[in-house]
Amino acid sequence: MSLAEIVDIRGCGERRSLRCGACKGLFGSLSEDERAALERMRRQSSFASKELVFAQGDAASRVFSLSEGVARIYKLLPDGRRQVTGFALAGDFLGLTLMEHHALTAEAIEPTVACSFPRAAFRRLIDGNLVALRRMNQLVTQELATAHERMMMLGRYTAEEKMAAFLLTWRERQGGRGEAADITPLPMSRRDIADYLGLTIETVSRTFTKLERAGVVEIVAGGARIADEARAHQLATASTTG
Amino acid sequence: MSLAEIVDIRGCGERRSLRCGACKGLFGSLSEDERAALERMRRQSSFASKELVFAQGDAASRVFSLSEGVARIYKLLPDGRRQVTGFALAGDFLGLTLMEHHALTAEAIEPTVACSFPRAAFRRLIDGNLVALRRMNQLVTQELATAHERMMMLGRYTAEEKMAAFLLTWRERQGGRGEAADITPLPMSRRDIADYLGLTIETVSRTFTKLERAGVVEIVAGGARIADEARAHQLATASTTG
DNA sequence: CGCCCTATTGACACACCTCAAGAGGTGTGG
DNA sequence: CCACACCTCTTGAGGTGTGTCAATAGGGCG
Repeated sequence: MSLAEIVDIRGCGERRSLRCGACKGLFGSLSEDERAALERMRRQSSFASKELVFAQGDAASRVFSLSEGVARIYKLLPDGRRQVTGFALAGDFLGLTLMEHHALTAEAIEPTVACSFPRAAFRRLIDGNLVALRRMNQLVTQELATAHERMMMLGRYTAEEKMAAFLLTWRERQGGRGEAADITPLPMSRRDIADYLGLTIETVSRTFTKLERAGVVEIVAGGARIADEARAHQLATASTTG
Repeated sequence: MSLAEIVDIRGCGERRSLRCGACKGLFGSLSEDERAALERMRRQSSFASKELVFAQGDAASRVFSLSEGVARIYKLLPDGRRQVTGFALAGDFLGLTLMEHHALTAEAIEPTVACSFPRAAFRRLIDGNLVALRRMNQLVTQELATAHERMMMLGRYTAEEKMAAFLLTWRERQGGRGEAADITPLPMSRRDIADYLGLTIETVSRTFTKLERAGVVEIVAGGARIADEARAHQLATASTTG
């Protein structure tokens, strides 16, 4: 009982409504029995920075729900080329594949906490519940829409536009998680940003400098501040004016 | 009655099991009443080549199910830059958004036939049926996985790799729809391919020529043939060997 | 047959990449 | 607490894959 409480406090239980919004949204409609069953299967893990959550090719045995921290999600090519498909924050699900093996790698980029459930059982519970299934549908459909945005960025944006779009959408998702005033923390490395945007680290670095000189952003250690909202927005939407 | 039959033959009814696999998969589990209700709302449309099905920004009033033809799905930037997010074939759904307005444009690229249903009613029926909802979930999740592949292509593949990957995956999806022997029809224009791969028409054209000179493919009017399967596959997966 | 649209090809330009050097920050072990 | 090692980031110089601009060829349709 006391052990359960300790676990709860740091994971999906007690504080679920605060951190683990995804869990709550999905599990809210399950029966008492179902929730108890889930709770029994739930496991909590902590990941240090750079620690793998799961790797491309691994058997997809568990589904994860981030409750704290940030993870990078990426695909690798045989020769080492990398595409970061996204960054996961508290409240995001990881490993929701239909395949038996992961097509993506997930890796913590700062100290991260996640609950996990056996994928098969998780799937079975969701699949048996209309409300949960609708919610899941919403989540995946939403992700697909942002994937389309990403395609536009990757295929048709310039480096400057990519960086502006990245900074704005990242700030948006963080939603005031930033410590000081209006500084958006950037826990990911230049390489992560480069691999997210289809650029090289050098281009990312140079473009940061260029945007800073133009007064659009201000780069500080571990973060950035949007100095010129209008211009940043213009770049991010590839509006030709200006 | 006879009119209904005529409509059926060309649409989602009588021949549904042949062409409109998506409809069948989704609607198979609905009740008699529900299917009858759907049938009453069903409308069938034909689209000439280059005709719009719906446009980015339009109210998303109806959901479409292609039963014949091919459509390009794309996003536009204010200055005309375009990203083709995909090509839709018979059996594919179009306009499955959660938003009130389309974020994508859909346009026929050859004579195309589609059934459509009011989006709200369609959604309501799917959302009330576990089996249909699961199937829908599968479809969207599958699409999300291919979107991740596309990100890798757009961000990290060379022009040559992009073209090889495109040809192979397109041939795969067509699945022997080709007329002659092993020739894969390419109903889309060079511009469509370019905007799909994040290239220009000139680069697409030059890369086709390059691949042809290298003996990898053979370009014929309106189509292509993979001449060197192994090499094409190698390029498409960005395997370094060779 | 002639118009128009699409595809190909060439010459050149440039955005971004590659290679390389150096600065700055951080953690660790003595 | 310092000093070294290591890692990330920045900046520079130069190269290249792909874009741009332009001319020509090919194909379909009225």
